[in-house]
Formats: sequence, C-alpha cells, structure tokens
Amino acid sequence: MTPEQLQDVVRTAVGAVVDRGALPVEVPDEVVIERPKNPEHGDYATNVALRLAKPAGRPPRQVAEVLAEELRAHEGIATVDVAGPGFLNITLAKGALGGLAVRAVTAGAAYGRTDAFAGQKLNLEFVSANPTGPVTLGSTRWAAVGDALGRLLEATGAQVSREYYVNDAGAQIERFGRSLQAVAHGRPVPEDGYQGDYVETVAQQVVAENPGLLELPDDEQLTVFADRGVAAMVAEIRSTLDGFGVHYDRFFSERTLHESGALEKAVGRLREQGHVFEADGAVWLRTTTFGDDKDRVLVKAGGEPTYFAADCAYYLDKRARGFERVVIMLGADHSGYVGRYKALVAATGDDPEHHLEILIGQLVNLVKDGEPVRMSKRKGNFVLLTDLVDAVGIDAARYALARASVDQQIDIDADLWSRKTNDNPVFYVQYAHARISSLLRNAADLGLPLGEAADVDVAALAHPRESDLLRAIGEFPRVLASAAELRAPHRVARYLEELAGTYHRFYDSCRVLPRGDEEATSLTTARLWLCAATATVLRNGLDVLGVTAPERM
RNA sequence: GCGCCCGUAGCUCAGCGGAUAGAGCACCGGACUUCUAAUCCGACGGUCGCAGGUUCGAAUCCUGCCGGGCGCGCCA
Repeated sequence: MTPEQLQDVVRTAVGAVVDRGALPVEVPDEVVIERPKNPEHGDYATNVALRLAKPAGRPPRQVAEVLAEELRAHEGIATVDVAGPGFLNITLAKGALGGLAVRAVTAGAAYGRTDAFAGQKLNLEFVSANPTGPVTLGSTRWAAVGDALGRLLEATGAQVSREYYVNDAGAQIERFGRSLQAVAHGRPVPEDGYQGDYVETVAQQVVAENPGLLELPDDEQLTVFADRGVAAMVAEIRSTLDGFGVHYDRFFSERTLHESGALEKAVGRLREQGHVFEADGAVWLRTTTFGDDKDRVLVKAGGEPTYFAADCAYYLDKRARGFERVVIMLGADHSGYVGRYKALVAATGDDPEHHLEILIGQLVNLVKDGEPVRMSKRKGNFVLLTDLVDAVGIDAARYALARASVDQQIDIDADLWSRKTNDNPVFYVQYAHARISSLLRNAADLGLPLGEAADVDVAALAHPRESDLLRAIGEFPRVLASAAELRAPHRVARYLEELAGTYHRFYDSCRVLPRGDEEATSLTTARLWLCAATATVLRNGLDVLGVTAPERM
C-alpha cells in the first residue's frame, strides 16, 4: 500500500464515521500521512484527529479512538494506536509495504512521476547571463537548480519550456564591441570596457572570421565587433551549458523585441491601462501604484528604451505564447527587481501572484584550500562554470549546487567535492547505486533473475531494515511532488542521501545473495526486487538532478 | 535609512504548525574468511541569535531587537 492509498483509506474512514453520525464534522479534502521518525510510531502516522478535534468539539484523543476503531477494520492495516496528544499510529498488514518494491521496479523510469501539476504550462527562465562574457559561478547555480527544477516540474506532469534571455541590445553591447575593437587593434580596453582574457580570444576570432575588418571605417568595425562578438559569446555560453547537461528550448534575443516593435506595443498596452506618465522628458511606468519603491523609466529622455521596457515586452511575449505562469530565476544581486517586476505584471492587468514567480538564489563561493576564490569582474578574473567543473567534475558540481536551498549562501569546497570518499555526498549516493548494480550483476551471474512481478513473495520482506527501505521507496513520489511545489530541488538530493543511507544499513544487516551452497529462496528474490527498486529510485532521483547513476565505481 | 535572504551540534547544512530537533563531516570506540568497508554500529555533541505574541502544540507563523550577506540608477 502506498502512502497515497493509505491517505484514501483514512479519508474514507473519516467519511464513514461522519456518515453514521459519530463525528459532527466536514470530511477534510486532504489528510496528512507522514512517515514517523520514531519506529515505535508505526509505519505511518496521521494527525487527522488533532485537526478534527476542534470542529468536532471533542477531545483529540476521543476523536482518535473513534477513527482508530474504524481503521482497524481495514484489511491492509494491522494495528492502529492512539498516541501522544491524539496521533494515529498505523502499522500496515504484513506484505502491504512489500508491494512498493514491485511497484517501483515495474514502473521503472516512471516511478515517482505524478500528475500533480498536469495541465500547467510554465516558462522557466534561468541563467540569462549577459552575452558579454562567459558563464560565471553565480549563474551556474541557476543552471543546476533551474534545470533540476524543470525536470522536477516535468516529473509532476507540468509542461515546461526552458528559456534563456539574451541581452543582446543596449549600451553594454556597444561597450563590449568597443572593448573587442580596442583589443583587436592592440589598444587597452576603454575605462568602462570588459576585461579578461576571453576578450582577446573573442576579438581574434571575430577578426579571423571577418577578413579586412580592421580596415573598415570605425563605426562599421564597431558594428561587426559587437554583432559577431555577441554571437560568438552566445555560442560559447550555449555550448558550455550543453556540456553541463543544461539544454534550452529557446534562446530569446532581446534585440528581436526592439526590432519587431514589441517595446512600443508594450508601452502602448501599459498606457492603455492608464499607468504611464511623462516627466523630465522621459516616459515612466507608475509602478508605485502596485507597491514598488519608486516609479520606473520606460523610455529615457534621450528616446532610448530602458532594459525595463524590454522586460515588459518580453513578459507580454511569454504570456502571448500561452504560458500561464512565468518563472524567472535571479541571483541575490538582482533581488531589487522583484518589486518592479511584480508591479509591471500588475500594470499589464495580470495577477502578479499567479502569473509571475521570481525565485531568488543567494550567492555562491568556490573555496580552495580554505580560502574563497576571489571574484573581481573588473579585473576579469571571475570564477566560471568551467572553473567549477574543472575543479570537481560535472556530477559533483551539479549536485553540490542543487543540494542546498537557494535561500542559503553556499561555499563549495573544491577539495571536498572532488574527493572520492564518503565525505562527498554525491559519491555516497552514487556509490549506493553502483553497489546495487554490482549486486544485481552477481545475481544474474548466479542465474538468479528478478523473474515475474506476480511471483514475488512481498510478504517475505519483514525485517525492520527492509521495512525502512520500503517506506523510503514509498516516499519518493511525494518527495518529488512536494519538492516541485516548493520549487526546492534540494529536497530531492537530501532524500536521496537518506535513501542511500537506508540502503547501506539494509545491506549491512540483510544478506541478499545465497552464499556457498545455499539455495536461493523466495526471500532472495524478494530482496533482489527490493534492491532493484532502490536502484530505480536512486536513478530516477539523480536524473531529476541531472546527475549520473553509475553502474560501477 | 528601506527591501530581500540567512542565523539550528565544533564545522557544513536539513527540517512546507506536530511526538524525544536530525544528517554528514570532525573527534573517540567498535565491525571486513561474507553480495563493492567509497560501508555499517556505538559514543560525544543543542538557551534552534535574543525578547514578546498567536496556537491544544512554534526551529517553523506574527512583531520588535541583535548579528552577517545582497540590493536600493533615465546601468545592464
């Protein structure tokens, strides 16, 4: 029996009690089934009696007793105890848990997937680093977390489109072009230009691809350097992210918004809504109407549209493409944008709480030899995605970034994450998978295939370590659903660490394969299924995080 | 000054109003003729920053304060 099925059983029990007039309450839509930490509290526990006590006007324990009596009649339930303030501690009938192993193996890659968010169409925008330089460590956090969140939402049935907004318009692009041009001519970059070795590389590439470029008139040169330089950077960023296992559905060019007249249309739409005004020669959006700190300029006094105006057009474009929900992931250094974005959405007439979601991720440091690796964008020696991957590898990089809550600033210790020991959480989890893979290979060598699901004696799995593992496996669908709902991929990582630990403890106390001349029994087969089920969950969970599940280590 | 995030074991961090607050690491003590010991078991370790409030119940929600990070442009 899965936790979801038990939830239905409990709800039905409440309904039955209410129907016969034993409890004067409304039947709740949701009852909470949790997995108690303390094994003495049964396989599962529910606080439903505590919840219903007040509306029923009865003491919680009394309500609990009535419900316990009803639940005990269910064939899948062995015992129900009323404990503490009024918890119902439920122990399932022998074999009711074991079915989870068969269910997981049978479902395979689909195990854990639900339809919790079926029908939702989301646009996920993340990284969107400026195309004037390589992908930095800060952006890498979102590459890992954003992609994992995308996979997580897909696993819960949502339709997800991953998008990268390319800021290929505006003054910064011109500055970038000037920097490339200067370097190409062997001159120092301008005061406000871009520093770093990559500037030299890109400049040389542009020159190589455009013979005669350096002889063109100055302004024509600049255009080529800017255009081709940005194109080269976008290509490099894209390929870096592809190599990191992060693939986008679309790279959306800001410039196309300028060229198509989308900005004017967006400003027009906002004007129609009555939130645009003119002052000091500029065109403003009255975002303060919707809680922003100050009003924002859409078109500068000089006639140039602002970045914010492009944001408006971009948002409207996403909505016009049918996305019900626009999710944007930003670094903490952009947290000041939330207010104006929300206001912007409200100003278009949309609901900022429903149509827009902005996730803020705190900063990341790479630590080497106990010292944070210094980042200085001005000097051009900032830490890059590639530096992190060089230091710890792709799997560890993605896992380290995805296992922490985005609300938490993190230090990634290069030494720890590149270590091949159990200090390193990603190895701990991957090792569990490799260990099971090895065991299943040995089983096959011994002529012990898993066989048919119908033949598995699931009731044989009665050891406490087996029950622990089965309960953990049974949690997986709920872990994915709640992690998706909370936009918290790190919960999947933490769950996997717990599952790996539960497996290792099972392995330690429960021999799976027969030794010597022992005969394989029905328990052998049941345990093989349990191992295979664990491997399935580890694989599916790691896949959500974009981390490999190795068969050998 | 204002806004957002954080403050939980020596360290790094989990903990979407529930039971005795957890894990890994570090330190100490154990377990390999046995399916991968990259593992497991035990011990040690806490005023959940402080003070109020809401609640049957608060690390979790609310308010104030203290400490740290980030942000507050007609930059992007």
